[in-house]
Amino acid sequence: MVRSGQLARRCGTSASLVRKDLSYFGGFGIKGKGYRVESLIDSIEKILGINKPVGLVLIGVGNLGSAILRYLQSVPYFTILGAFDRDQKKWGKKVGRIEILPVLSLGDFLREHPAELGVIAIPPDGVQDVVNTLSEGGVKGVLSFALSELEVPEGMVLQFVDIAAELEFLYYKANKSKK
Amino acid sequence: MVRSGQLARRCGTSASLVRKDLSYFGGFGIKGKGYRVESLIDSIEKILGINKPVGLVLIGVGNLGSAILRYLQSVPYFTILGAFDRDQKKWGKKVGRIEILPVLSLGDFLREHPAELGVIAIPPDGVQDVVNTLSEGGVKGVLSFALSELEVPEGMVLQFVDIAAELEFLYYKANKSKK
DNA sequence: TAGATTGTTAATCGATTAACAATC
DNA sequence: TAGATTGTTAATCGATTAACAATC
Repeated sequence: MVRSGQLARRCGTSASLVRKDLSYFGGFGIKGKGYRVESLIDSIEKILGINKPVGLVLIGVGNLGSAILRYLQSVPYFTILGAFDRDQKKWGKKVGRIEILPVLSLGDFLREHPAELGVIAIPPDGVQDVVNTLSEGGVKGVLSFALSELEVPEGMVLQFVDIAAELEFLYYKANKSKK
Repeated sequence: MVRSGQLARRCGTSASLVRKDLSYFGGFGIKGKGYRVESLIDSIEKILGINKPVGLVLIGVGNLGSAILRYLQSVPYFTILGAFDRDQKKWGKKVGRIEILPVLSLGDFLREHPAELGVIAIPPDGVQDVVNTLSEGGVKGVLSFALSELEVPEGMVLQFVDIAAELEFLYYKANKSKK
């Protein structure tokens, strides 16, 4: 059992808001008691849609890509369908149990293995092509570590991870709270 | 020259809000014209505090740490003061122009080279110790890729990068917009 | 039953937008 | 001067909080 106040503390928000937000999706709690942890996890997984494994492909197996590839293999609700790189020397090698494939085979691969999400960890210049290929292959969401400016295909949700921006904002906050 | 509407499109917000937010910090624009790009960049850098180089240390030079280390060396307003790992085999090696040092020397190092920010890219178990050492060394902001639960020292701002959570939320958004 | 905590309503607060006077 | 766009005010909208009836 967990109470809304505990969840709030952990998430840096208020008990009211935790209850409000959860109740938006349904009454998951038990009055007078709180929320059963197991069933709450199940409910949230269902809300997010990750109650069944989500298939994903990763493009770019450099240092960053390898790290992500390894990490995601340890997350149960993600299934890595394939990893791709343009460097011939990497083809056939494995990171964990995932074999690296030529990036040029990505389009064909997606026809065989439909993926829900794509993760992009390549240098900025090739990103638009990869995004287009992913979109044509039916991928609906892409997380990119490359910060190139992009034409986002219709029906695709694209999100960036911008480490420099995170650090800039962190620095701003650290100095603000100092005063 | 750039107009508030252009900035808004790029940032996914409204022209009104761009003007409002900028004017909160000062009148950076020219009525009837827009914002001078160069001077706007300068102003924003000053707001964030990154107009002078920000010194940082990185702890954990695995795949992820190496990628970040390389990347941050290319960002002009960050200066990497040191990179640390607990693996003896890495000590003395370089990533770009940065030499890897023993993580046990971090405390001493910070006394010699005060750093503003820390980046943590190690496995979750050692994080609390590193955070404490950073805090004692005067580091005010930490960006962690390790998702361990932490006691955050007084006066420190801590921020996580949670790739699994990014992907979960991306998946939720991708499916929501499908409907 | 008494105590506790949810789900939800109404009240508050803050953030966004619309609109326009100021002015380049 | 005419046209354009900022900076800012007032109006709107949405998000958060406070409070409490419902109920385990």
